[in-house]
Amino acid sequence: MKEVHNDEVFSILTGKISTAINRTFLRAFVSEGIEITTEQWSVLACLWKKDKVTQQELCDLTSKDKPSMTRLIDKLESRNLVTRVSDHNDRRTNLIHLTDAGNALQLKATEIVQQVAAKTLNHVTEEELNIIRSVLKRIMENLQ
Amino acid sequence: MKEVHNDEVFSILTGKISTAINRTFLRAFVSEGIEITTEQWSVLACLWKKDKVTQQELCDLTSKDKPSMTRLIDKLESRNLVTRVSDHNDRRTNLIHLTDAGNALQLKATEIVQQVAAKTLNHVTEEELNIIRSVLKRIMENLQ
DNA sequence: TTTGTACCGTTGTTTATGCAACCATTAAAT
DNA sequence: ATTTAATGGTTGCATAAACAACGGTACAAA
Repeated sequence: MKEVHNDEVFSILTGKISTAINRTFLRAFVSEGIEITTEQWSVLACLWKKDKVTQQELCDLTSKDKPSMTRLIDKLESRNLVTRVSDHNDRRTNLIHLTDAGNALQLKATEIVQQVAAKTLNHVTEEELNIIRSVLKRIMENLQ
Repeated sequence: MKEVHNDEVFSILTGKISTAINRTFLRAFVSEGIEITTEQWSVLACLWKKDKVTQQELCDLTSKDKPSMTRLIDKLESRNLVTRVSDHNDRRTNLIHLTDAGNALQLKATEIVQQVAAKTLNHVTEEELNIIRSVLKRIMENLQ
């Protein structure tokens, strides 16, 4: 069995890295006057790619559970960035629609994300990134 | 500027990986009858290495802020796993002491963590792990 | 000695996760 | 056709993070 040493790999387990990244993103959004959290951004990012999807689809795309999604969309709706539209074909489902305000955020938010990501990945080579992509994929499979 | 593609690397940014890992740890602890969260474990793990340290030291070790640590220690104290002992030399600080119950958890908890970590890192080579260690270190530096 | 400053820890507020339990609607089974 | 599942979404409760603001203690400078 592979032994986990108390080093940087532990930082993944303890969430040290992800909370640090999360913090950095949040501060970047705030300092640029965009009043959304990283989690809200992750939902918006899905919608910018494909609008008018069900909450369940957003759950699958973001790996969040249904209650989390309900509340995230509550917040997004209260900020007038999305609206819930009941599906006429299946009245159990809501289709989440971006509002004009929600669409308007895309350009600036994407720019900020690119900047923070670039800063975060400074001095990391494309080759290393590819290895990380591959390993993270395996990790996600291991966690199924 | 390095472009961030919407792929596995994004999963770090959105916290997808870390919440999945976190979930897995929590379930493992619960299913083994250990009633602590991953975050509480991360504090205990520090104390198992070095006992009787200040809250601030625990903050630095875990990269959590002071309010988070106050509340984590509140929980650990209410579960009788640690106690706050006021430092006689400097009455501003608490020294956090493991209780017998807190010490008793070490063996089993460590075993569970090793098991989950091994499952998580299945099919990941030692060489890849070294690259990840190195990259994560750089990422943490970039985030300072 | 008093004032200023730095440090340690706590509390309040908002946001988010996990899980269980629930309601409404649809689809399947008999 | 009625009962039984399965699915989509919501609510309740416990836990945790970020940030701001606060009180208490220590120490240095005036």
